[in-house]
Amino acid sequence: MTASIERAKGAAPGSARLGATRHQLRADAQRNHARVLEAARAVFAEQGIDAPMTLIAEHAGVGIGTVFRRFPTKQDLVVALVQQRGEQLVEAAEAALASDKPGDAFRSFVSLAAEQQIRDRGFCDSIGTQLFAREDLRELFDGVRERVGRMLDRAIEAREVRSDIVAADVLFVLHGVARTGLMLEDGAPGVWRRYLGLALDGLRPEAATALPRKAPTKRQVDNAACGGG
Amino acid sequence: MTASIERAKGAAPGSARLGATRHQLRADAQRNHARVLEAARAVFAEQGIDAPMTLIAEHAGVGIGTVFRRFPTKQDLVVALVQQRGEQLVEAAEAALASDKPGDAFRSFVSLAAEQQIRDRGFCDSIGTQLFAREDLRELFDGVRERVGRMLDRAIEAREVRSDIVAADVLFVLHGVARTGLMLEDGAPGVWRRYLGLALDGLRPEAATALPRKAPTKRQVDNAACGGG
DNA sequence: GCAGAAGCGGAGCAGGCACTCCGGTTACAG
DNA sequence: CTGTAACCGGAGTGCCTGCTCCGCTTCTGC
Repeated sequence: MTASIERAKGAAPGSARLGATRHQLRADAQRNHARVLEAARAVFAEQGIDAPMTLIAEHAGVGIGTVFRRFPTKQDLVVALVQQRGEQLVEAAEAALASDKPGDAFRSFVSLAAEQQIRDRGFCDSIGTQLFAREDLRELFDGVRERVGRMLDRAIEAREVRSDIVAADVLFVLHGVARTGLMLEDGAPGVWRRYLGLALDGLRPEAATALPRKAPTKRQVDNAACGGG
Repeated sequence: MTASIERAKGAAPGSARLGATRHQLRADAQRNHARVLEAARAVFAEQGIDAPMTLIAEHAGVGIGTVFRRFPTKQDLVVALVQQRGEQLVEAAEAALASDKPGDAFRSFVSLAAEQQIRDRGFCDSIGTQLFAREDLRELFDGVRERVGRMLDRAIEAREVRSDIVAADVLFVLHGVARTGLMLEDGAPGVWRRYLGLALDGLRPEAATALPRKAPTKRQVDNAACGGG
């Protein structure tokens, strides 16, 4: 269940090597690790998270055994990919926070985040799986949310965004847009931008109407992202 | 593949039946048909469309063989359920069209439609499957869309809704809200209303911003609902 | 009450999946 | 070059699906 991705090769077999330091992967193993990641990225992005592992092995030009040696579980592989995406998000958020036009920065961050999910079906699928239960990912997710929160504060202060929403709201709305966008993407590429536009207009202060419910608490959000279903 | 769901209740039981028409189901078969539908409704609503057929049989108190005799395919069973939901939608739309407050009527219709998906996970799952490729469902879907279109026209004329959206937009936004809402529903029941509120505010004229893309064409919508993925 | 048709149930089938296991191969230290 | 630990590949396993098949049971018209 909680298999660690990295090869925790334990105490060195015959030699007097220190048990503490894990030694480096062999060259071919390193190559394969990279190949698998790359292939998984491509396959999951196009086919979604339900793509079979054999397909990834095939795409990477290695045997399935090799895939599972590098990533003991399908989930481990997915987590590795989601982690990359998360880091990209943090980076983008950081850039948005550096801008001096809070409204525009906010909107283009959101747009970028949506596009990320549109272009990577697997990433979109991953959200809402019990995936974020894992400590490592939860931490990353919190980082994103915290930055979005700051981004939001600035945009609200600039009267570019309604004042009754929180960071989690943005992420949820985002995911909703991506989900619907993906339904249409094959037949009408780019229409997701239309729905993102509608969603963003809903976040503007001009049309703001009292929301019927309070924002979900952090625990509720975590439980959701982590999925109980 | 194209099995008819309804139990062609034909001529009166005891009477002289024509050889051509298929006669009525036996009493126990009718009972089981109803039981299966009921069970499927309940199971799919709670667990989503991926719930195994055996579970439905169990829940209905019949063998799997019986389930598959009534509904030769899992998809047939799902279609039967979706059809019911569609008819409910048409009904609700009709009621909304009869109201003399176009804005309120529109919003409460949308709210009802969202709730329908929230309360029936299976129905929500069904949308975006290639399900709507089937003629029978497509027709029903068109009926819903046409009514939503009229509803929309009235609301737009009353300046309660922005003028640059079409019926399909509403349905897509709706589904997006439902999808996100379902993620949270277990941990924070009812929060979907918050996101529906945000979405509805995005449809108001006050904050309307030029949308970056044209609305999807009918063909594109059908292809989407019908699913290419 | 009595055929016999209609219906029932659930063992079994086929297929797809994540994951394992082990004989053979390869990289690399000495 | 050589020994060996690390690594590779892919046939195989176990599990879970949707769906079928057929001997048995139940309803129903006469």
